[in-house]
Amino acid sequence: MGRHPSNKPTEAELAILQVLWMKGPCTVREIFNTLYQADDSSYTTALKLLQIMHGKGLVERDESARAHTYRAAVSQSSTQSRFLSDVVNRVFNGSSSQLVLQALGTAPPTSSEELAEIRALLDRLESEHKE
Amino acid sequence: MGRHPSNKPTEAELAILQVLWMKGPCTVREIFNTLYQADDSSYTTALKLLQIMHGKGLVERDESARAHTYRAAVSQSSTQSRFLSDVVNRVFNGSSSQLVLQALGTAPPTSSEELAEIRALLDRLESEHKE
DNA sequence: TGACATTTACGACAAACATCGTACGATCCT
DNA sequence: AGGATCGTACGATGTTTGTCGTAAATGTCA
Repeated sequence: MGRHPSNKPTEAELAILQVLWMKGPCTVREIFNTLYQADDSSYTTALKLLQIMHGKGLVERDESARAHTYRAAVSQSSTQSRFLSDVVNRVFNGSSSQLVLQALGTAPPTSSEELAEIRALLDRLESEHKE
Repeated sequence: MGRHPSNKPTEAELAILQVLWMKGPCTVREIFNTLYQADDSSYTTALKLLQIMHGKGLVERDESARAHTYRAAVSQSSTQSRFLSDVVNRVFNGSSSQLVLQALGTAPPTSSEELAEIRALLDRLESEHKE
């Protein structure tokens, strides 16, 4: 492929990170059971992915037990920020407000609690904006 | 690579679509001048990309002149929706409000006009929500 | 007309990704 | 103890992606 010296998690790596963020440290077997079993994918696929992610520094592992335990080495929120700014820059011409409008318009309507939370943040932004 | 029968534009394809959306129909030369010249990439790289995109149905072309003219065959907003729902599902666990909060929180603060626009949409959503 | 430039078409290629098979060591049962 | 099971390590493979070189067709201009 072309030049891409970015350590942004790939599709499959992101799915694994999601599991690690949700369940905490996991063994390869747990990841396999959660993500790959239903897909008829092989155990070694999950293992290889984890090993590659370890090489990239996306996960850390505890080798004290026979079955190594992996945990996320990058935070969920920082990864979210990364993907978000990527999509803002590449798809929305850098306009985050355009992204927000589109998200609110076409995505499943949010609950009233979530709407309130968004509104609260909006209030805070606007008051700060008034210098 | 794995199973991915999706016609979602790739990185390079998206950059080309951005140019076509902004400038309207373009020849390969114009795309090359806009995107690839500064990168020291070759003219045939741009050409090949456009040809592949044509094969995928991402662009259409007018072959009446010697220098073919390409135009986007997919709309900007539908592509934005697509990328947006992808990132919501894969990175934000399907929660679009979480994405909105993160976008408003960490992305460059928006102008007051944009804030007002978001607030207006929020008002509309909330009134609809009150059944 | 003939040299030169521009454009298309297409094959080749390296890197990244996801997948798998196989080898081999450690652990567990009976 | 010895076979079955579970784990890691690692090379091989097919696909996608972006890149380029070269050949052939078409246009321009002295």
